[in-house]
This record gives sequence, structure tokens and C-alpha cells, in this order.
Amino acid sequence: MTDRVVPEGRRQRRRPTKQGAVLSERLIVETALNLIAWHGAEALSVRRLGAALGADPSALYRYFRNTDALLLAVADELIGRAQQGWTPTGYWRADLRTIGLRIHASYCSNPQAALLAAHRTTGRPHEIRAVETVLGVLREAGFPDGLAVRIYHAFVDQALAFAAQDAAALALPPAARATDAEVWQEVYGRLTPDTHPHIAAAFPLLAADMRSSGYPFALELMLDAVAALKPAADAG
Amino acid sequence: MTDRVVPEGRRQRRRPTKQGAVLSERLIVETALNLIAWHGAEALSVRRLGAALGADPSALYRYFRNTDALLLAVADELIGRAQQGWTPTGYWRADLRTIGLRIHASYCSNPQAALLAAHRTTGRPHEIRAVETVLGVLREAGFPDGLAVRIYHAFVDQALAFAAQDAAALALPPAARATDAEVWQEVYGRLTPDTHPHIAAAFPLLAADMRSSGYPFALELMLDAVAALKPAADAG
DNA sequence: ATCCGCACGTCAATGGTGTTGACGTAAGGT
DNA sequence: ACCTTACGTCAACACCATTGACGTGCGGAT
Repeated sequence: MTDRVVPEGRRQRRRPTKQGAVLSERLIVETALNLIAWHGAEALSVRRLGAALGADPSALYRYFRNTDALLLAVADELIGRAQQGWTPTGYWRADLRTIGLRIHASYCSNPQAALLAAHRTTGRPHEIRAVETVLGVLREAGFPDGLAVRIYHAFVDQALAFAAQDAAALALPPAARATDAEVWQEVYGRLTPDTHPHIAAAFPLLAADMRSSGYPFALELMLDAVAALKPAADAG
Repeated sequence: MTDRVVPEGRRQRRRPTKQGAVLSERLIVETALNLIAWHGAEALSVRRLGAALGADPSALYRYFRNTDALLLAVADELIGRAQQGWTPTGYWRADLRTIGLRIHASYCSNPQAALLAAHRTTGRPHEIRAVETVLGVLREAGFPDGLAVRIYHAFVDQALAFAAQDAAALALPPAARATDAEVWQEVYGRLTPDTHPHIAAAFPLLAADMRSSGYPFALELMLDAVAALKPAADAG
């Protein structure tokens, strides 16, 4: 149970692996992201990552204490990517929409890591920056502090909750994902009007709508409600 | 790969296990919920569940095709508990609020299981009943089908997503939960106005608000927006 | 220029996981 | 009372994360 991890700063004596690769924390995180992108979330195992790196699987434990630490490092990379190259425009509604959709998209692009990250308060720089940005958008739009805080809370939690929800669906093993999709056709499609009148009546629309995420519409509803709460003046 | 599962209805020839237990789908689901509540989500493995039941692990495959099917059954049980002893009142807004809060409460009351279940479509009886109920509330309130479907989707996903989010927080080991709570005081409380003006200004309100779930307010915002979309007549 | 300590890549083993084919017992229908 | 077969059990397979032991060869020190 001795800790075989050496902090990235103090690292020395790098030695190529049998297959010639030179390992580093950065290379491992990027290889993990590529592995997931290319072979799907379920392909990320220590053994496969080792193989992809051209190293013995156990070499990873020189860089990360366990797979959890590795996934957190991957997740941290994701949070950064969500905010990369964007600044507020000054239009609160457009800004909130963009932030919400960016968080959602970034998490969905790497579901496995997102699942670990979405439920935690990290207190790390990227998270702090996001909090400051959202609060700033609301306060500068003229919402009084008490209201801004409640809206902030609802908005951020909703973005993270939906991101986790949709990421979880993407992270399922392919078999389970296929099952969930088929359930709508096979089970809900067969219900008859006399026992389930509403489902039967709405089924075609329902089956179509459930194929995509409910977040964009839920976000728009929230923005509608927030606009209605905005204190007079420039209803902007 | 032959299917060893016999549908619950046609089941016969029940035989006690070596240790005297008489298995049933219902007993297995309840044992699984107890196992999770008592030993945590990571304790749910086929082997341990078999042991808890006093049966050979492989006996489970006579009742569920695989662990995924078992999880779906557990999820459906939670949905069922959320609806127990409730029927719509005819006031769409009050009904939607009650359903949302009930789902949220049911999942939070069993956080470990909720985490495994909240992301799945079960296609099982309790879920079907919930879908029919929510759709019925919307359609009978006068929402046209297309709109009712989109609102249904946003509403249900929001409830499940927040339920999972808040269940995840409750499911953390006590030490980690305390740490996450302290982050707000320790990290966000120390930010200065010159680098983070908005967080600094709103901090007391923020720290207080973040202690409880953002769901009730988010739900109210969604209901506000839905009310505004309601086609004329009796504004709900 | 040489030496030496130890960092780090490798190997092998441990104990976990889900899942399945084969088997025999005993329960139900006849 | 028989016969069929449901279903509980056993054993095995292939995978997983993790860790103790080991020795190679790099880097710093001399």
C-alpha cells in the first residue's frame, strides 16, 4: 500500500517503456481521452489504457494513485475545455444559454469522466471562474443579490444535473443503451388507448421527442421564467 | 446464452435454496435495496446479493437476464414508492409540483440506489403509470399534444436529474460530504472583491442558499414558464 | 569519467467481478 | 406413481483493479 506516485514536478529518470513510449501525466490523460473518444467509454480500463500507451498496465500507478484519481484528472481537463475561448457578451439571456449549453456539451463529450465530476464541489480554479461568471451575468443584468443567488443556484444545478443525466446515458454499456432506446418503441408503443389513453394518443410525438435531450427546452423554460422575474426597466 | 429467465407470472416449482430461502422477483429487489441502503452502492454485486439471499449467485439469473435487468427493477420500485397513495387533484400546477417533489424525495430517501437507477428508462409498470399520469395532467389541462410532450420531457428529466444530483451528495461518505460543504466556506469565503467581485458581494447569501437543494426553486421556475405557455382560456 | 542509489517499468499474483454450461434434485401435472 | 422439467448449484471462464518484488538503467554526485 506504499504510494508509488511521484508528483509531476519532481519527476526524473524517465525511462522509455519496452515498446518505446515515454510516459507522462499529460500523455496518459490525453491517451485516455482518445481511447474513450475512439473506442467508447467502456473501453477505458487500466489494462487497455496501458496497452494503448505501449506500457505495462501497472505503470499507470506511478502517475495516479488509482483509477479515480486518473478520471478526476481527465474531468478537470473537461471543465477547462467548457470555458475555453468564451467571454460574456453582456446580453444576460444569450450568455446564460451559452454557458448552460457549453457545460452540457462538454460533459456529454466525455461522459465517463463527467459522471465523476458533476456531483462534486471542487473549489478549483475552473469552477471558481464559472461561478464568478454566472453570478456576474445576473448581477450586471440588474437582478438584486437575493434573487441573483437563487437563480444562480437553480441555473447551475440544473445545468450540472442535466449534464450528468445525459452523460450517464452515454456512458452506459452499448447493450444497456440500446435497451433503453428500444423500450420506447417496444413497451410504450404497444400500450392501448383503453388502458393508457394519454400515452397512446401522444406516442408518435413522444417517441420522437425522447430521442434527444430535454435540456435545451428545459433551459429555455427557465430563461423564460427568469425573464419574467426581472425587475422592470429594460426587460432585456 | 440460453435465456434461463421465466416470467414472474408463469413461475412454478419454487424450491427453497440450500439455506432455506424461497426466492422471488420481489424478494430479490427488496434484498438488493436493503443491501445498498446498508452497505452502500458498491456492495451490490451478484455474489454478495446471492449471499444476502442465502442462495447461489447464479440463481439470480433465473429471475433477471443480467444485472442490468435487476437494476431496472430496483429503479422501478423507487418510482413506485414515489407514487404510492397519491392521485391527481385536477389542478395541473399543484399536481406537477407534487409529482416532482415526490420523485425527488423518494430518490433522496434511498440515495445509493437512486444513483444507480435515476438514469435509466425501465419500461416497467410503475414507470409507465407515472408517464401516463404526467401526460394526463398536461393534456387534460388543455395543452396541445406537441407542447404537452415537450413539457413532459423537460419536467420528468428535470425531476430525475435533480434527484440524482441531490442523491449523489447524500450518498457521499460522511467525511467527503463534510469536505464538500466546507469548500464553500474555506475557498469561496476567502475570495477578495478585487479578483472576484460578484462572489465576494453575494457570498453570505450564496453560502446560505447552497446548503439546500436548488430543485424546489428550479421546479417553480419551470411551472411559471409552463403557465405562461398555456393556451389562453383559464390560465391554469 | 565513473560510480551508485533509486525511480520506474515489468512481472506475477491476489481477490474481485459478471456470466454460462452442465447437472441433479425435487416439485407438479397427469 | 411416474415423468418432465424448473430451478438451485457447481465449476469454470474471461475480465477487472491493484500491489509486492525485482532489476534495469538513468541522473546526480564524485
